[in-house]
Amino acid sequence: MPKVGMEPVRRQQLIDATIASVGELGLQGTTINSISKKAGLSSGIISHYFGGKQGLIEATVRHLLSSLKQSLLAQVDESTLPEQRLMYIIEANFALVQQRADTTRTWLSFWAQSMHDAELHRLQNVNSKRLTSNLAFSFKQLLPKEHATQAAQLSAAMIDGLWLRAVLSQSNKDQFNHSEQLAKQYVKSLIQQYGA
Amino acid sequence: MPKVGMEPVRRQQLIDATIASVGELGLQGTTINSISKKAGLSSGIISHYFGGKQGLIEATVRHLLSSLKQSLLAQVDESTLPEQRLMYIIEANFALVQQRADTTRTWLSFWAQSMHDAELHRLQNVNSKRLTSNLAFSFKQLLPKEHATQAAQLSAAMIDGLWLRAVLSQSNKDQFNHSEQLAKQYVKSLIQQYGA
DNA sequence: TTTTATTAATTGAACGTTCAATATAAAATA
DNA sequence: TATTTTATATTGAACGTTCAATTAATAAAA
Repeated sequence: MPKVGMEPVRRQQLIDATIASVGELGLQGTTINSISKKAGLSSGIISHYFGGKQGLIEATVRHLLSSLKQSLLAQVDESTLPEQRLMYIIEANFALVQQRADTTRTWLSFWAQSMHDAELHRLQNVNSKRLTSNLAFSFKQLLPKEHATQAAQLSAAMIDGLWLRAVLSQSNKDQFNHSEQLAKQYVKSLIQQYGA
Repeated sequence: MPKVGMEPVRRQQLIDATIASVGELGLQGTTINSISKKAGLSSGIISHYFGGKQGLIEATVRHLLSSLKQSLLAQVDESTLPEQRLMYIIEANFALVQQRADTTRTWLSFWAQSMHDAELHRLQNVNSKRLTSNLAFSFKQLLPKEHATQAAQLSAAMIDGLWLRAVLSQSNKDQFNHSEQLAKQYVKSLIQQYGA
């Protein structure tokens, strides 16, 4: 038989190829062929490992969400100070971009599609609420409780808004870093303004 | 069947049907059939008036951008005070939503697609920069110049971020109004903080 | 009658899925 | 060790569907 234990390798290859294809061609322009060609594999393999195109799309979103979660967990532990933890949260949300240029476009495509796909919408909600609650957890250690929740909401919106504008204007790495700095400044100003 | 002078009527019918279809089915799920069916017309009429599907898509985006522009111009004149003008800008950006529920989803679909379509990207950039410069114009009358530009950038991001989060979480009208209030509060707090 | 508006039928390309055939590493055998 | 068998990873052509675009036909207005 062929080399055994290829499944995890192929799955990762196909997920990477999906990110690349959606980043380059959009979700509209991404086909079974565009993905399998980028992966250097045949088109049939997608149905074999993911049941079909839709299964691969969803697996790719889960992979991106998991990457985002891990990149925060890698930086933070129980001893991390609240303000430092807030900075790490912002860094994690801008980090995926710096690693790969096509990831941001892919992310945005999935967001838009989540309006018309129940499973994608579910995954998007998990991610959105995780950002807010991660922020709220640290703000509560710095601000009076009545301000902490709203600070988390506003910070989440500011992060998403800065991120979105950077993606849409097809910013380079420097402009992305600038947006990251603005987000950090904003969180610091909230702490100064309402800090206990 | 034909009556004379139908062109403007048909164009508007088809643009409305496009907003409805993209709002309901997404850009992926929208076909010339889904549009023409909603409009109660045949599919061939799309090529007749817009050259093809892509032409209709672009005309629809232009119509949305023009609506946004007009809804601000309708409220503002030279005598409008700077702070009041800032509030009107925010209201205009949230207003399209309140008129029609499907408009917001449609807008988001077009944003995502603009990453992979040159003309859509150009239109998106026009809109994005108009928001920033509209905000900057009023901030410059209220804040020292060095703070005004940054306040405009931050406010634009906050508006887009709050708007995006409201759309993605499939918020109702009340939640949208709440986001609008948060955006207004934020702009007011910028004025208090850096105001001359 | 000529022109304009519209439709309905048709076309060919592109799509996702399926599946019989193939290739090949591992296991069994001798 | 060399050979055969077995099991599974992978392919890619074929299929049915769906799409955007085109076409020819039709009906009303001028």
